[in-house]
Amino acid sequence: MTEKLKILDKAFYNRKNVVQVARDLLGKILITQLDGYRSSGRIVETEAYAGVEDRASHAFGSKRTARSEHLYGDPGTIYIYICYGMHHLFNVITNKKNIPHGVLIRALEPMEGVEHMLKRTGRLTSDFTITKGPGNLSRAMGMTKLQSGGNVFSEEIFIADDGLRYKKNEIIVTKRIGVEGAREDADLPYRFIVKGNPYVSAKKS
DNA sequence: GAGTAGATCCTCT
DNA sequence: GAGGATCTACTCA
Repeated sequence: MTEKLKILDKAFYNRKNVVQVARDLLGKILITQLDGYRSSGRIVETEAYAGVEDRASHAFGSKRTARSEHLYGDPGTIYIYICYGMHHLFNVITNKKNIPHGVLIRALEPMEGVEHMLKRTGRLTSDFTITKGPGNLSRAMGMTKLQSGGNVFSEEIFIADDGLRYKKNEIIVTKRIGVEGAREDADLPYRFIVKGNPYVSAKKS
């Protein structure tokens, strides 16, 4: 599965429209080389977080804290934080430095290194849940907050393009998940999923 | 199958 | 001291 991989450059992330970047990330390949193992997967679900104007974002209202500091980094910066005490959520920063836009990667379709994902997650067999949901995919790829503050142009973690493009009718736009507390912004159509992909996280229980 | 609670800990108030 | 960009397992129907 190692076709011609082109690593996405800074210009890809350095765009004003974080929603557009989130959409463009669908079909790209996230590769990690951590613990000496290489794992990769195709991105099939993303969410955009539009910075200071977005109630669901940690940077809403220009809030700037030690935790959200990485949100304000250069385009391509990695922002990982722990949610509910046990889940690591993986974000890529977009737009210019000091503009806290980010894209949350919510689901991957595993490609390489599935056996290492299984080992990391303590599973015996691979199924559709191994990289479904932001908490699961971070664990499967071996990403922790140790990687937060790095960038997606490094040896350890990077995102590449193998030329695959989803057509417009293969992508579904919905509102985001798990951000009910964001009030009216919870209804924004900032979530992108690949139609019919079994690794996409479930709608809502 | 749907709904609910518990796990678990870092961060901000 | 409360709560969170979640996930899983268990209950009940």
